[in-house]
Amino acid sequence: MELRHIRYFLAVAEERHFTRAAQRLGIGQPPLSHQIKDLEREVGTPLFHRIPQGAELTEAGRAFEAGVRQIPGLVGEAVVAAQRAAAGETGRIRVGFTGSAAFNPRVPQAIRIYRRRFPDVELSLAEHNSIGLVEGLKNGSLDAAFLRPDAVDKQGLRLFHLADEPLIAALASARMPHGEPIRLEQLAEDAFILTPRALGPTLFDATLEACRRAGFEAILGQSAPQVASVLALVAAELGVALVPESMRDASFRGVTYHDLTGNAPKVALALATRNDEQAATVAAFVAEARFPSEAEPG
Amino acid sequence: MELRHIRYFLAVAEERHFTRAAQRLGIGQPPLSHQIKDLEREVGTPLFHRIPQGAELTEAGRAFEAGVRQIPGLVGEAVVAAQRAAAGETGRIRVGFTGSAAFNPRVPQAIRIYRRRFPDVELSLAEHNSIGLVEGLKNGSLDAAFLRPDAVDKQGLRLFHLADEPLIAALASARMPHGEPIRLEQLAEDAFILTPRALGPTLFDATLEACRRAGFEAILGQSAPQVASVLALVAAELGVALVPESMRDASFRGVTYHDLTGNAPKVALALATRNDEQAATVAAFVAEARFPSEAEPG
DNA sequence: AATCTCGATATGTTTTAGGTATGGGGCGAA
DNA sequence: TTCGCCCCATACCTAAAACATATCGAGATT
Repeated sequence: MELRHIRYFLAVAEERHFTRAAQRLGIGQPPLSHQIKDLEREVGTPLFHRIPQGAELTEAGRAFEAGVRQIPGLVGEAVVAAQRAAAGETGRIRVGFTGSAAFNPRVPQAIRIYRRRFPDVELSLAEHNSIGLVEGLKNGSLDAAFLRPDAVDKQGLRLFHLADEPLIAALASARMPHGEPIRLEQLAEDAFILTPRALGPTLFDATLEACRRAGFEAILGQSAPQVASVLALVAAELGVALVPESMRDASFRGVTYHDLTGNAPKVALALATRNDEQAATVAAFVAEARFPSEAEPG
Repeated sequence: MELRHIRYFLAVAEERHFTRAAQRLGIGQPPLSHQIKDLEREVGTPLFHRIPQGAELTEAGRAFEAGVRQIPGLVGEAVVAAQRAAAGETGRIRVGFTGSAAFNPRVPQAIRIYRRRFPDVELSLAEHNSIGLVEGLKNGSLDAAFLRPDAVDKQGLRLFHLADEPLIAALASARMPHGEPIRLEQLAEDAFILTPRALGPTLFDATLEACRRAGFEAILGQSAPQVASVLALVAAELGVALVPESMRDASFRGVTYHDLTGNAPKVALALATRNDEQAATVAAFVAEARFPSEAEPG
């Protein structure tokens, strides 16, 4: 049995007339009669009473109709669902981000607007360090990741550059007035709080390189796994830290931020995907992150 | 799109492998690839990622699968439903009966056993006079009817003879000892309670003919629309009545039944259907009424 | 580097859907 | 009652398409 038989059967059942049903189907009456007969042979029983005025359903025909009536609609819905999924309007996307990337306003904004434009896409978020993000992309547990790209393994990944952020100094509040710029050399005697290089090499390398360019070798203090804990250690006066500028929006009790004078070191913010990524959901997400749409409603 | 495309798609989706799916489907791999490609062209998007190990669903493919997975099962169920309906195991049957026929034990027994054997057939019952039953059969509002056939219009109907019942006399209790036989001539001076001939001619004609054969012309008393009301009038001592023997099982306060001596008049009990009836439910019902199955369980 | 696996492509054959012409039965009008 | 119309079934033919066989090419594995 094929969908054709079902469509033809339903047409005859509705028209109660072979000739009219054939016209509606755009075929001749003889092939329609033939197909219905094939169907009846396969089901094993007549589905129509042929009467002089046309045809009417047998009891078996009524039972069959009740069973197959919805099928053409189901097929159509399945096609539409597939097309919507292909257009990235349904499905899912798993997005990762590093602790520091989450504070750049472009990251939450991209997520917010994407969810608004594609409300039927199931979006899940996960915070990891850079190494974990790259691993997640490669093993398929993540589809896209906001990260600091400079020092990660780019093999098999596609990186979309989103922003360059100057680093700023995070000091314990007692050190100097809030907001006042600072020269990096002033921190030559301070311990630097850093995340372990194995977890997130970019900020680690950028900090040491900046100090080197300022004429001194940074003193390494405590290490902390995430940006938030770095700031906690700074607040506890265990040392100082260089953080991306966007961290300024996240005020942290006991920590003051200070621009670095001179040409401040910069770290990049990028969005990474697998370079063989094909999902339309991911493509749409990348597009939104790279080229934010005009404005958010409301 | 045809069911073939859906079946092939589901096979590949399940096997994640074109060649294995083709083997399972009993066709070659090239035509399977071709059909899947046709389907993808019609849907407008790829449904599988071709990978060196076989194939895996795209997001669109997953959405499509969710929509069509149930369809082959639905088709199978529809076929089974049609076959069951053709076998008379589902559907409906509308059975009518006259007031007097309902008291013959074969009638309720046939209905009871039929319902037990075909519990999924919707059976509706309606009591009418003979004229109403015949009209119901002819206009399609009834499928079968238990009635007294002798004097009805048999045009377009098929009658199955079930029983010949002797008539017995129904008298007011005061008249004579319960159960004692009576000669019809003893009722020559009594008024006969009858249903109007226009509603049920058989018992009417049988009664008058019996009296005529016994040598007198029956005196017509009150008329009553149904057997039960006839007995009520008898109990009220407004006259006597001849009723089918099976009425004896329905004792009625104030009425005694008496066999008629000599060769008692008889009325037939029959089951009527349209003579162009084709429904399997009706055929099964007729079979059960004509040839009762062995015994009722329990 | 060689081989193996797996899907895609090319080509021919066979099945089958659909078109055209015609037959046959039943109903209604004359 | 007969003629004519309506409707589905049958017969036959054509054209499309499903499937088989043979082969290719890409990618992975050894």
